[in-house]
Amino acid sequence: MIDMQLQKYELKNCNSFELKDIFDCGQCFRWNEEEDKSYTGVFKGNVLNVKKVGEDVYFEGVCNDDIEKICREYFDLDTNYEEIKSRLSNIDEHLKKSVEYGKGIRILNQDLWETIISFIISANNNIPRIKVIIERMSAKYGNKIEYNGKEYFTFPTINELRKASVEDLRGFGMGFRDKRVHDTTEIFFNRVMSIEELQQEKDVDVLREKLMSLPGVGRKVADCVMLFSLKRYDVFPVDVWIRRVMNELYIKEEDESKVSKELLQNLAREKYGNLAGIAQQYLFYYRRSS
DNA sequence: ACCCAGGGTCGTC
DNA sequence: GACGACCCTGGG
Repeated sequence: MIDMQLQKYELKNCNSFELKDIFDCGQCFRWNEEEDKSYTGVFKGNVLNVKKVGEDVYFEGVCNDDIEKICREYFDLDTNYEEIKSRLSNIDEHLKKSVEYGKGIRILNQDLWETIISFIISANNNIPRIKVIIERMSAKYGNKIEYNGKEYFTFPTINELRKASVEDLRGFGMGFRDKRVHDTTEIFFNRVMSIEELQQEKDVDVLREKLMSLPGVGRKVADCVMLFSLKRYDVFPVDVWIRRVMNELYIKEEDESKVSKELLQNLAREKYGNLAGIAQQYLFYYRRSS
């Protein structure tokens, strides 16, 4: 059992790090803004508050490991976003504008299991509702952590979520996604597939295929999982917003629904190369916010 | 009151 | 490959 203790860590003169951009760009569902404009979230069994003052970032939280180590990994602090942004900005004016708008975005390194389940829930759903469902699920099946006089709940592990019946899941407001979440959980519980084997798989196509064999995981969810929890910055998840913005910027088809996913993926690979996933995030955030 | 959309996926034709 | 259904909730 690991000691849970309050820890602090600060980062001076941090560039490419804006709380709003990171937490509201659509990659995560469990971070909420506080009255003082800081954000508090739960991830990988930790509760963390992040505050930015000037160019300095202050982390404080109840952590199950060294807070600096946790933050370096989760916030992708060893990746040079200044360089990524400059490479993307040079591609064209559209990307330049998107990068300027979302200049503080970082792709979080999220928990693989949590990301799989969260994005199964995201299918044909909206973000506020996705967040509510995940909170209810965590409150019922996760572990309680107290921080700053409030109660927080970790995202349920495979073994914890396994206790939920399809009806229990439906009760959280999941709708038709209940069976998908339940059946995917069973697959991991019975070790038909394992988190470790997914983490170790190097071939992006094999990995995608494995993910897509899970109930509720199609191409888009698989790509989000790879981008948001496996550092596959080269994959390009195509959703309604990306289809919309790509069509507006490059294709200009009258009926955007007629633009095929394949065309968009090829276009993204040509234009953005191995940074397509990060480009997707800037474009998504820019288009959805304006 | 009714219709439509929301970070899609699945079964069917 | 295209097409419609799908839980549910909020907004027009």
